[in-house]
Amino acid sequence: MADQHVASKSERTKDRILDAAARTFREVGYTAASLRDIAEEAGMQAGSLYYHFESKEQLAEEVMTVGVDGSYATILSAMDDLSDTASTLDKLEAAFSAHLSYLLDQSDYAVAILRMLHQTPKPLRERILVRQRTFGQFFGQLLEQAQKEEAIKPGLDLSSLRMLVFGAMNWTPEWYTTPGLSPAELATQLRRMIER
Amino acid sequence: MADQHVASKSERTKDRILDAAARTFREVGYTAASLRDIAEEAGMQAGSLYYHFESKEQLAEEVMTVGVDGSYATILSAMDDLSDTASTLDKLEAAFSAHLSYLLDQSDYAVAILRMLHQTPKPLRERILVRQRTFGQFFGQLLEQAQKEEAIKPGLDLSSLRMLVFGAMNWTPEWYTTPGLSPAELATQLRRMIER
DNA sequence: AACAAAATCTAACGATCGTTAGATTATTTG
DNA sequence: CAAATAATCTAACGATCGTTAGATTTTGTT
Repeated sequence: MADQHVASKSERTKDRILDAAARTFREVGYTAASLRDIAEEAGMQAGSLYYHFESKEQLAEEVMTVGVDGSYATILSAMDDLSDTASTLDKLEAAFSAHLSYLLDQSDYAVAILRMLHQTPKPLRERILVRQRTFGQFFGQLLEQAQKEEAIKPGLDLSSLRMLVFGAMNWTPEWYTTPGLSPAELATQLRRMIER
Repeated sequence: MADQHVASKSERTKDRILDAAARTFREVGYTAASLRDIAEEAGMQAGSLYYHFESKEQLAEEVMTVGVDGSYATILSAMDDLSDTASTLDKLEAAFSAHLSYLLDQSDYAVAILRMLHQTPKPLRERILVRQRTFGQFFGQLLEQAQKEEAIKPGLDLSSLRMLVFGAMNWTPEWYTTPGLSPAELATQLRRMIER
C-alpha cells in the first residue's frame, strides 16, 4: 500500500512528550521545570526523554517553535475564513480573536512561551524572537492599512499601538477565567478600543 | 541628641541586598536566581545573606512587597500632584503615566514581580496578589467613574477593559527601549484608546 | 586598649538537577 | 520463531542549589 504518512509510534510518543513539556513549562517556567517532572507527565523515566530529544534546551525550543508557528497558522487560517467583503478592521478583529482563542482555549504551547522566554539561554531566545517577528509584522501591516483607511482613532502611534495591543492580549492568560467574556468578545473589546 | 532615624548600617546593607535581589530576580526570575548570584551582586557571600533574611522565599517576598507598595504609592502621589480641575480621564492618564514610569524608568522591583510571580510558592504568590488587589481596585474605580461621566468609549466592558489596560502596561517592559515614546507619551496613547 | 556585639566568611550538608552509559524490555522484520 | 532494531529503564556522575553551624573579622562601647 501507499506509504501514507501515519504518525509512527515514535512520533506519537514525541508528541506526547511535547504536550507534557508544554503543560509543565507553562505552569512553572523553564528553569523550575525538571525533566523528571516532564517525564512523569509523559509516563516515562527522565533518561528516556533523551531518546527523543538531545537536551532540555532542545525540548524547550521545539515547544516554543510549535507555539509560535501554531499562533501564526491560526491567524492565517482565520483570515481565510473571512468573507471577501471584510474590512481591515474586521480582519484585525478576526486576528485578535484567533490569537486570543489560541492563547486561552487551545494551546499550552503559546502560553508556555510567555512564561519561559526570559529564562531560556540567549541564543535560543533570539531564535524564537526572530520567529515571532513575522507574526508581529503581520499585525503591523494590518494596523498600517487600517490607519491609511482612517479606520482607527487619529493620533495613535502605530508601533506603540501594536505593542500595547500585543501586551493586552498576551497578558490575558494571567487573569482570564470562565465565566467571563469569551476570546471572541475580548477581541471585539480590543477592536472598539482602536477603531475611530 | 534626639534619636533621629538615620538608616543604620544593617538597614543600608539590607537595602543593598534587596536592590541586588530585585535586579537579579528581574533578569532571570525566581528559580534561576541563585543566592550566590544575589550575594555577589551585593558584594558578599551567600551565607551572609541569612544574617538579614530567613530564606530565599522571604527575600523574594520583601522584593515583591516593595514593588507592589512602591507602584501604589507612586500612583497616589501622582494623584496629589494633579490640579483640582483635573477630569477623571486626566486622573486616569496620570495614573497610567505614573505606573508606566515606575515600571520603565524607576524600579527593578515592580518588573521583578512580573517575572517572578509564577515561580514562587503558592502561599507567597497569594499574599502578593492580595496586595495587588487594592491597586487594581483603584484603577477600577477610576474607570467606573469615567464611564458614568460618559468620558470613555461606549460599549466597553469595564472589568475586561481594566485587565486589558493592565496587560498593555505590564507588557511594556518586554519591548520598551529608548529611543521611542516616553512613559508619559505611552500613557497618552492609552488614554486615547479608551476615551470617547 | 579591652571587651561585647554585630556582621561576614568558610566549609560543608543533603537534595535535586541535567545528562550519560549500559542493561533491559518491547516491537518489528525476515 | 529468531534475529534485529527500537524504545525504555536503571543507576550513577558531577554540578549546583538552599541552608546551616561555627570560626573569623569588623564595628561600637566603655
